Amino acid sequence: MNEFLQLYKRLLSAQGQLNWWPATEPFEVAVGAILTQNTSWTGVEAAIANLKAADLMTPAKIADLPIEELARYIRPSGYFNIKAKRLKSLIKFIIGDLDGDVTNLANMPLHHGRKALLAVNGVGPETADSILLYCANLPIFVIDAYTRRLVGRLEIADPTLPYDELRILFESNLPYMPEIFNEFHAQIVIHCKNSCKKQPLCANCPILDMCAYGTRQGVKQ
DNA sequence: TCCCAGGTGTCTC
DNA sequence: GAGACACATGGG
Repeated sequence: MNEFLQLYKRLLSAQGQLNWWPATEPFEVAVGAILTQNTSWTGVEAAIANLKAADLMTPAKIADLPIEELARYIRPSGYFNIKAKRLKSLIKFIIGDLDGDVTNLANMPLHHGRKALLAVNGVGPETADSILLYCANLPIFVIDAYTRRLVGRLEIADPTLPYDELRILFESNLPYMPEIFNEFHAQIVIHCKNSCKKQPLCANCPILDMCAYGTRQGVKQ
C-alpha cells in the first residue's frame, strides 16, 4: 500500500467516516469556497449565516444585490470587498453558463468545467477544485494549506510543489473516485484542525508513526 | 497586542 | 516566470 492510501486509511480509522463539507446545498458550498479563501471557517460560517438569515442564498438573489450590500453581509469572513466582487463573478458564471445551477458542472467534461471555472475572476485552482469535487461530485483532489502542511510533516511529498503537480500526485496514488477524494480531503482538514497544529506532535496522534517530524523531534506528552 | 488562518490577482523586475 | 504585496476580520 502506498503512503497516500496508508495515510487515508489511518485517518479514516481514527476519525470515522465524515461525509463532509461544512455546508448543505451545492450553491452554499460554492459560496463557501470563495469565502473561505485565506480565512478560517468560523468567519465564513458567520457570513453564510448572515446571507441565509436574509434569505439571500440563491444565485438570483445575490446577483440582484448591490455589491456594497453583499460586502456588508459577508464582512465576518474577511477581505469582504474583494470577496463580494469574486462572488458576483462566480454567480454571473453560474447563471450565464450553468443555467443557474452549479451542479450542471457535472454535465460537462471535467477539464472543460475546470478551465471555465479558472477563467472566472477570483477563482483559482483550490476554489475551482473545491467546487468541482464538493458541488458536482467530480473526481478531482483539492490541495489546500492543510494538505501541504501534512505532506510536509510526513515527508511523503514536497509541500512546495506547484498546485497541479501535488494534486496529480494524490490522484494517481488513490482510487480514482470522487468519494475517496472528498473523504480524504475532509479527513486531512479535520485532522489538521484538531491535532496537526501541535509541534511537536501530541502523543495520541493517529499518524504519529508515519511522521518523520515526530520521530526526529520527539513527542509532546 | 500580536499572530495566524482551507487564496487570488496585480504589479514589478 | 518568480517574488512581493494587497486584501481584513476574528479567535487564541
